[in-house]
Amino acid sequence: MMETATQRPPRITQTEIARRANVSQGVVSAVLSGKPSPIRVSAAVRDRVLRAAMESGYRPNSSARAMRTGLYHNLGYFLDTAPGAMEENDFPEFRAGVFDAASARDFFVSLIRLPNRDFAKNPIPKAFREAHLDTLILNNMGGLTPELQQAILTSGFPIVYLNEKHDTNAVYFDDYEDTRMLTEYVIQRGYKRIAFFAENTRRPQHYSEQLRQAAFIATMQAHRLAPEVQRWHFREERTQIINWLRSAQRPQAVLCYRDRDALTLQSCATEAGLRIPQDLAVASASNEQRLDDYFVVPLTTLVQPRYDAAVAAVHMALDLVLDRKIATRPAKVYRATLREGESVPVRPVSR
Amino acid sequence: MMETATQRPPRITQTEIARRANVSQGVVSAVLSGKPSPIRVSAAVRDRVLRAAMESGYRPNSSARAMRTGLYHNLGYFLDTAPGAMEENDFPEFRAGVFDAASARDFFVSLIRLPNRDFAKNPIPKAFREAHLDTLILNNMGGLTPELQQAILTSGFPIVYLNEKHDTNAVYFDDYEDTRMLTEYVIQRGYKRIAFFAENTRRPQHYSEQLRQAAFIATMQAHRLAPEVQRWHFREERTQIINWLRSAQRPQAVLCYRDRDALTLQSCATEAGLRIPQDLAVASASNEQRLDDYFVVPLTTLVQPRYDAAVAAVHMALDLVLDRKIATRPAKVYRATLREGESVPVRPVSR
DNA sequence: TTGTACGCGTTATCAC
DNA sequence: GTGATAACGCGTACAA
Repeated sequence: MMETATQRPPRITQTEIARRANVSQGVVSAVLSGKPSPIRVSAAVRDRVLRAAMESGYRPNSSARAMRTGLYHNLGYFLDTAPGAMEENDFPEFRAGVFDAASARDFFVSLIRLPNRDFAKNPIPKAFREAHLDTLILNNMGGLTPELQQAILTSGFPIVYLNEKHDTNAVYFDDYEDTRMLTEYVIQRGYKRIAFFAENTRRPQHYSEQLRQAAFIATMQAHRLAPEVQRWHFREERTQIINWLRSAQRPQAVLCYRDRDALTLQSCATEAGLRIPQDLAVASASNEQRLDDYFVVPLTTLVQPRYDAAVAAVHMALDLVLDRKIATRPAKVYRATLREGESVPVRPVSR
Repeated sequence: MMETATQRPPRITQTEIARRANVSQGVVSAVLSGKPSPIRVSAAVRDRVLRAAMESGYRPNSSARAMRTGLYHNLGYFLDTAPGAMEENDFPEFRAGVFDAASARDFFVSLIRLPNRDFAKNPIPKAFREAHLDTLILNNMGGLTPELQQAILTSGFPIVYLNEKHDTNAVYFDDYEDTRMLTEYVIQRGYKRIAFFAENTRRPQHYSEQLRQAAFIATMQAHRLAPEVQRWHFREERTQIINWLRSAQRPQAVLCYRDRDALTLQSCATEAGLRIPQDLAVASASNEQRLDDYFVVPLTTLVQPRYDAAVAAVHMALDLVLDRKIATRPAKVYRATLREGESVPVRPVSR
């Protein structure tokens, strides 16, 4: 157990440092800023100032600095968790990337969400009502109210969309092409009766779901194969999934929207007496790292470079902040990489 | 697709509002603050000011306010994600509770972590080097370096520990008593050969793991039953788990450290040809909401009120900030509630 | 090489 | 009721 501080140290200002080091406050500022400055100080004075700062535990007041410089050094990370939106969209890789990139460029990260409770009372988060942020990373699942969109757009800082397709000021994944690639991969491995499977969540979904399904259908048709799409709710319609897997028309391979669907499928397949991949091949179009450990056979899945995308989004946002002349940057699109597991082996020729 | 703003609106100040409304800036401040003030303004002036503020899209500069009031209105939420720590400790319920409670009391939330990369270069996050936070919620998994602990303790703001046992300024769960209760529950349902199971992660674990295991052992011994403890790595030692479950000495019931262990067990049990709960009862000492959907039979598990705990931690922290006289509050301990699924049915008497 | 003076936007305290 | 004015901590232009 750590000790808990029982009293708070006094706030130390540059003026106080100046008093202790017997110099003026302007010199303290010049020394502590570290930056090249018109003010050239002697080594002796520099040392006196630095030592006084160390010994007093000085920490610069970022509010005062913000007021002086016009930069808050604050980046907002918005997570859409409105009622009906998917909490799970907040991948830890996104958070880590946003934080690391912001830290590396000396910015704080302010967490912004829609409050779960009291939403009606206060539909616009404080971050949009007060001047506090220099820029915003918007990781949105489509749950924004019109008034909130308005508040964001009029808030006056540049916005970069993460995981949402826009022409400019956005970083996202090429969901269509990635899934096309995955579908091609499964077909090339010898499978013909392939189904697309996504859990029916009865909630607003990320647009990638439609894109991936469309890519699957188009690719199948390009190969003159019949695309099948299945969609059930795991808890409520579990037996239907199992019956589907037990039926004579069951697919040879299933292409899942994301890993959790593959996990659902694994569970149902086991109960249906099917082994993966011997009796049923399974692939997924979007890796969810948290679930990796629960697949009996390593899953063949598409890995989106979420950490890198988040880093890119932050850089884009901060470039917009620092180059005040430009308000727009072209979008950056990332491709997923195929992580080959053992769930889609080459199909033995059976004819 | 939303429109992207192509130009930034100018920053509007109270002085500008005053000019437009043809009043003095002091009146603007009094009107916009909303608080009772010695300045009594007429309804007409009030309306002029409010309208000017609305039309100009005025947003108060929180840095200026912070400098004047000495309050940043900023709460730090620290997540220990150091190399070796468990990313998964960051339950979404914690985040939601912290954000909602802070928002309700008009505070921003600053996300703080240890940078994944460049850690050696910059071991102390900016949040502890600059004066920017009024207080800190520390959700720690034990990965803090000594120098970082020092930086936090000397940073000058009150700290509240979330999910970590301390005498004061902490909110945590009664891991020992909760697991004792769960063990009693399983015993009362007629099971005798009960094993404690936790995945071997080869990483620093939260202290609750030891507490829960100790509680299990003590409770078993109090009932003159032999406690068995098993610990394997899912990926690397999967066959050992399966062999254990297939053996004649296999337990009648397994008490898992947390839900993910129960999921591991479900997977292995299925492969071993055992049905849950007919052949093997399973309980868990810590619910992980994200995994709920993957249990074939609803899991009997302990649900920690994480959202409420996070809210309580924020309130404790903000009380410390606002009542500057008191630097210490007694810890708050939460109990888990038993969520009865169907994985631990009453055991038919067999003798 | 160092000190002085000013202003950022806000709150709060005064006389008017 | 209202309109000046000081002060918060820091950065910087300019004077010494």
